[in-house]
Order: sequence, then structure tokens, then C-alpha cells
Amino acid sequence: MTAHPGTRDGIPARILAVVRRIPRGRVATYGQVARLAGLPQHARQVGYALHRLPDDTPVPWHRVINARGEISPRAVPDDGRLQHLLLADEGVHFGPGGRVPLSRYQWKPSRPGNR
DNA sequence: GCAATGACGCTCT
DNA sequence: CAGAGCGCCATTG
Repeated sequence: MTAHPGTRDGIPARILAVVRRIPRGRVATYGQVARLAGLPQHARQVGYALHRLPDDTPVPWHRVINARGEISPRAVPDDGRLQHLLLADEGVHFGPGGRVPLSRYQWKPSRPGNR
């Protein structure tokens, strides 16, 4: 496997654990998820981990957006559209420019989430 | 093992 | 407020 026997549990697993905690109707940024996972400098790796997620993943990857409150410009716009639809279905509305007011929809965990 | 890429973030202009 | 540049680190070729 790609993971080495000496490296922790694996960065992806850690990130997915946090993403899975995002409540419905709320969104979180890559940097926020990375920070909650204990990896403040791994914002990019968060997107990388979600990128290798299967279509039948139980992880609400669509609730993760960038710090601008927008869906990152992905290679296939079709997937971005799916994310937009899923968020809208959860009650998350997009403002002009396709941006979500994080001030209102950003997920605010009561505790660090760190065991 | 080295080089290039990437679902990002922050600062400066 | 918008756009461009630089930095950070893991994964892939």
C-alpha cells in the first residue's frame, strides 16, 4: 500500500475522520479541516485525500470548500456542480459569484475535536 | 531517489 | 474588492 509502516495511521484517514464530523447544512474549509485534524500546514493534502475518495464514500466531501467560501476550480466542472447541488440540497445557499457566506455556514465545532 | 503536480492558504499589489 | 505571487507538504510519475 501507499502508506508506510512507520507513518502514523495515515494522513488521509485522519482528515476523513474530521470531514465525517461536519454536520449537515454546514460547510468547512480545507484549512479548517486540516487544522482540526492536527495538520495546520496540510490544507492541500485535505483536497488530495478527498480526491482519491470513491463515489460511494460515506464521507461528506461536498461539505468541504476552500477558504474563499467557494468550490475549488476542479479539473472536471461536473463534479463541482454535484457539490453545489448537494450543498443546496442541505440548505446551503450560494451568494453572487457562487460564494457561500462562511460567516453564516461555516461549521463551528464546540471543541477542538481532538480526542 | 529526484522532479513535477495539486479539490489550499496567506500576503502583497 | 479582485488578481497575482509565494509558501507548505504529501502523492504520483
